[in-house]
Amino acid sequence: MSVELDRFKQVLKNNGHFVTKPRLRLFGHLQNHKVVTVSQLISLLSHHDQATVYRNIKIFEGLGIISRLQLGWHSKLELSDTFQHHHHHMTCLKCGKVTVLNEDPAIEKQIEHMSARSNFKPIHHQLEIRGLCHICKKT
Amino acid sequence: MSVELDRFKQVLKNNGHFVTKPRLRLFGHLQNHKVVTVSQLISLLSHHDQATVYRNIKIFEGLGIISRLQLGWHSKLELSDTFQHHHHHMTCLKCGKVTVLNEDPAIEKQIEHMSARSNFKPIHHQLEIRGLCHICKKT
DNA sequence: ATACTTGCAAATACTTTGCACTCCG
DNA sequence: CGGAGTGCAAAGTATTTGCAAGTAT
Repeated sequence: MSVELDRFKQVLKNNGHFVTKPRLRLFGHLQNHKVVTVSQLISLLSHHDQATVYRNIKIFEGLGIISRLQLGWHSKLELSDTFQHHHHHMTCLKCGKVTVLNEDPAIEKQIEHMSARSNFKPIHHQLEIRGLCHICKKT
Repeated sequence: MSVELDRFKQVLKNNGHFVTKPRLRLFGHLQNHKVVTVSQLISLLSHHDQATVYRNIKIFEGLGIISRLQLGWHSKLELSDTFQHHHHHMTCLKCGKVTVLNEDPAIEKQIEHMSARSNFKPIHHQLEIRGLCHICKKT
């Protein structure tokens, strides 16, 4: 059993939530898909009710298990930094593909600086770069 | 008449759109409010039909006049970099306030680097830092 | 046992569409 | 004038809620 799965169950329990089948499946799909829309999740979990999916998404957001991003035109969900390595995104404006960028220590440091300068305590952050991917930029 | 307003009208005309009252008002509210939700715009423009507001938001997004951000829990709209100085955002997780960060040349440079490294042509980007604002971090 | 969850159905809220009329250029 | 835009009403989607039955601890 993966470390993340254990941690996931722990977070639920520690906050008075039960570990249930729909929640385990939801978590599993989030692990597989990197970024997903709500409606993708609803169809992936089609043998459960959509109300259940919505309710659990909300709980997961509240517990900081997932974060909601605006990538391209739609809002999407992904596991938060606690459950996968911190990273940023690039969205191609032509083909719509979302690419994951590996962490860049220099940027992370800059973000710390900026926050400190504004007297703000940063907890997490997200960066999206929109542009043309290596394929689309050629055409 | 502001430079931005002129440019706004120009963008509409150049793309075969008319300059109409609802569009001017919409643009005006965007200038006043920095970031707004769709429903705020609908109530600000309540003497126009909401269908009109939605249609124009869509057109503005298509023309790159506004961008849609995920700040905190809801998606919000703001004028794009063409119509106001480029900047980033900090959202306070406690009080929900959104603060605008002034541009930081070092970060902008880093973003260029990151994109180049991934063979990606960056067009624009957005960064949101979530944490505690200078007031909430004290309590 | 009991408090939390689910599934279902109904209610809300949000967004899009069709069409006749109006307005911008 | 002619095409683009608006308002209105209705249709679609998306999301939330109430409640009885089911399930995790």
